[in-house]
Amino acid sequence: MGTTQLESVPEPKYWHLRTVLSEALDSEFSVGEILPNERDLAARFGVARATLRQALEQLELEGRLQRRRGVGTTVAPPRVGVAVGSRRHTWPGSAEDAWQPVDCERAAPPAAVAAALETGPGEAVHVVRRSRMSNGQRVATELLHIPDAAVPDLTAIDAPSGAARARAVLRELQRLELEGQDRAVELGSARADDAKDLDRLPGAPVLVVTTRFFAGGRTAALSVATYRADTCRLTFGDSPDVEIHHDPEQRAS
Amino acid sequence: MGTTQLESVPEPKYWHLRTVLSEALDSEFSVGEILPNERDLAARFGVARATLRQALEQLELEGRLQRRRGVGTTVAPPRVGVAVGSRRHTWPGSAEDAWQPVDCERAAPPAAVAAALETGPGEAVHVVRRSRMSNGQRVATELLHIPDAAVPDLTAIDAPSGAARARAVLRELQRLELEGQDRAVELGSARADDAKDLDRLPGAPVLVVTTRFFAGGRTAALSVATYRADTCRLTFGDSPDVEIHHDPEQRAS
DNA sequence: GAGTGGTCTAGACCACGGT
DNA sequence: CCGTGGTCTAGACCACTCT
Repeated sequence: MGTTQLESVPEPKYWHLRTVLSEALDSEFSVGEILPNERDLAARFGVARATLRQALEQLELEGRLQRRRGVGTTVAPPRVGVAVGSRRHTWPGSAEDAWQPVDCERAAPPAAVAAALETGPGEAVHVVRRSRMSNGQRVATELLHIPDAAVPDLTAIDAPSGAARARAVLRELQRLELEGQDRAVELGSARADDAKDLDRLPGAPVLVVTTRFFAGGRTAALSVATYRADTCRLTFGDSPDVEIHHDPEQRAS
Repeated sequence: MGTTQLESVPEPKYWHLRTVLSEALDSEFSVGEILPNERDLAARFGVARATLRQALEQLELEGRLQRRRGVGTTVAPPRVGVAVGSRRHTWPGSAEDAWQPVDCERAAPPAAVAAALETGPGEAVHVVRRSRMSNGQRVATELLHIPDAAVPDLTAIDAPSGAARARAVLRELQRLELEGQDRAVELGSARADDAKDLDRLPGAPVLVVTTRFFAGGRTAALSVATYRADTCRLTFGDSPDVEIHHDPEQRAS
């Protein structure tokens, strides 16, 4: 006997730091407050800056912190509840859709999308770009892929491009009877252009929501929506913005 | 004249590396194959090991790679489609629930959970722990919180703890009429014990699915499920395991 | 220009898995 | 035991924002 085992399970420094900082955020800081800069914090805790940054990255991933180059690190507000998919199946663009059309172009989708749409490889489809705001901040961008076969009357549309054409395409889509839809959520990292839209750096964690819309016995549209993972909590079902919790660590007991 | 601007938008090395490696994975490697070790790879690309690791971390986040200490880095299989929430509202444990009860104890939930359950702070509830397998691998762990008020007949149950008691509690729950449910998905990081369950390191990215079950005009149960973000794609709606795509970068065109 | 976070380096040592 | 990925250091420079 003798040595009362301290540190019998030595957790990594950055993980311990994360916990300490997390508790400090709960008790000593309020939303929007600016933290000391990384060099000061690292010195204060007696660790290298890289180690401190590992802890900050964790907290940012959990939506507790927000970091902006040239500005500083601030305490993030609780995640926004963003309603994804009502029970009722509706086409994009109908009723009070939270999305705003940005533009529309024709392009050949990547192989994976083409497969879901059952179009030939390299076959161009309509690609409607939309964005979604919440609390004055852009929280998601979407690419909506629609094969020609799904919207046959599109030749009559005059708007060559832009938001006007996007709206026209969506209008045509709504003439079809929606037979069902399908949804999947996974973790991804923001590509350069999505990152720019979302005011994040490339590689930022995002929640990718893929929705298939069925009509006429085929996939008539496929939506790939990219949500900021740091600021969004995706809600499904009846209540659009329920304040359940803001604790990615689930339980502390 | 003179300097034709190459690298006019110099992207970070690790991001470029990520792209290069990603393409190499597509064309030159097959699932399960072991990559060269980090020191070799770093040398091969002429970068520091830390920089190479940044690229590997990205790819792991996207579900393209799997890294295990003491073993090596392997090419990950496509993400598993995991069905979350059927259209029909059912209690946990009923019918062909994908979850397996592990044990059950009484504990005071964290404040956020207590608030959702409308229990007093510090008030103990039943906590059923369950786990979920897919393809022989544990993909999620769950804590199901049930306040006493929701299952009044529980005094008759003899099993003091363990999976038997967990099943008994679920059975009692199913006697109630389920009035509705509510679901949210957000990004989190695995706590130490969840990480262990999921065979990951603490801090590993997870998808946290919070489900509220309503009965008798109140929240009768609250489930907090933690899915491995690297290996899972959460599917909602009709088709449980649709192969939509495996490309977190969405489109390449 | 001053100050911030973001990238990158070249090393060291540790914890783990398989031999 | 060796080789692997995981952690950590102490520095440097870059890109950005604000004043």
